[in-house]
Amino acid sequence: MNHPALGMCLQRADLAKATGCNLETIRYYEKTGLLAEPLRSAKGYRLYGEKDVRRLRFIMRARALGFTIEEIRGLLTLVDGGTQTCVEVKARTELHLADVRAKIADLRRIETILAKTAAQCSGDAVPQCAVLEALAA
Amino acid sequence: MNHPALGMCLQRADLAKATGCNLETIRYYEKTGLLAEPLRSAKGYRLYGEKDVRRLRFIMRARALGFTIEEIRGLLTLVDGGTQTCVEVKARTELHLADVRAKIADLRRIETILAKTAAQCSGDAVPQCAVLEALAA
DNA sequence: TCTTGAGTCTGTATCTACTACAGACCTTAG
DNA sequence: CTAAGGTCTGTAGTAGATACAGACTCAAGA
Repeated sequence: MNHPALGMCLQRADLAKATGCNLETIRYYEKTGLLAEPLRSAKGYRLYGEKDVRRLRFIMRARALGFTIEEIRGLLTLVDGGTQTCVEVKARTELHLADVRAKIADLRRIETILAKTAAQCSGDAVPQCAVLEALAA
Repeated sequence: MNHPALGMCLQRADLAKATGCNLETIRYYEKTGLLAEPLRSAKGYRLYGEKDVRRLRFIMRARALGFTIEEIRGLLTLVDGGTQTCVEVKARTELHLADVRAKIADLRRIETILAKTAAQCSGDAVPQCAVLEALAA
């Protein structure tokens, strides 16, 4: 049975499969307000349509790019409000970009240290270990 | 008052200050078993010494390098056991290094996408936005 | 028609790594 | 002696999910 407002009718598991999202995560996004309360069948089953698939994909993609739930909420209200001034979105993206770059820089430092200490480690069954000494220092 | 087994006597706040660790985090590390139960004063106050400072520094340094609590527990049992075969430690470090490198690669991809989409964004007060479109796609 | 297995519902617990707070005690300076 | 601050304990909260229990529903096969 298809619902007039939905075009197609997906249950929760169908939406999960269509997007690759975890089943329970859908309910979680609903609880936190990223996804609106969906239509329900007579017996209370959640019913989703095309729009929900697109919205959930948007959320998942943004999460994969490291946006937090709150940042995504912000982006979505811009979308929902229709007042996509682009200026705002661009500003937020660039803020987030700076964040990502800082994280990369951090990890690079870590990588260098780990690689260096691991290289100094003989790998023999010796009571001294360069890694442990580096951590203790 | 100094305790014979300690050399010097630090209370919790002193240990926090000496290491830069958050006050409550010390208790957390104790609860999770990374730090042993410390000596206590007559009235039940925790008393720490040089060894505790060193151990906590080790933990903090490892955390800063992205080791999880469980990984650190593993490193510490190697240390505590005295059976620092080095082989083991080296293997764990290299495993962790691979992990860090994977994270860097992920973030690099994210960086590229964010930078590209932000650049495509006009920044004008226009209803279309390259970032939002990229996320929706 | 009955049954059985799978899907769905809700609420709640779990996870990591902390951080924060309440309320009771203790210590120390003025 | 009092007041401010430190310490103690247990517990709750954070992000971002994930998992599970127990009740309900649905569809297919015997």
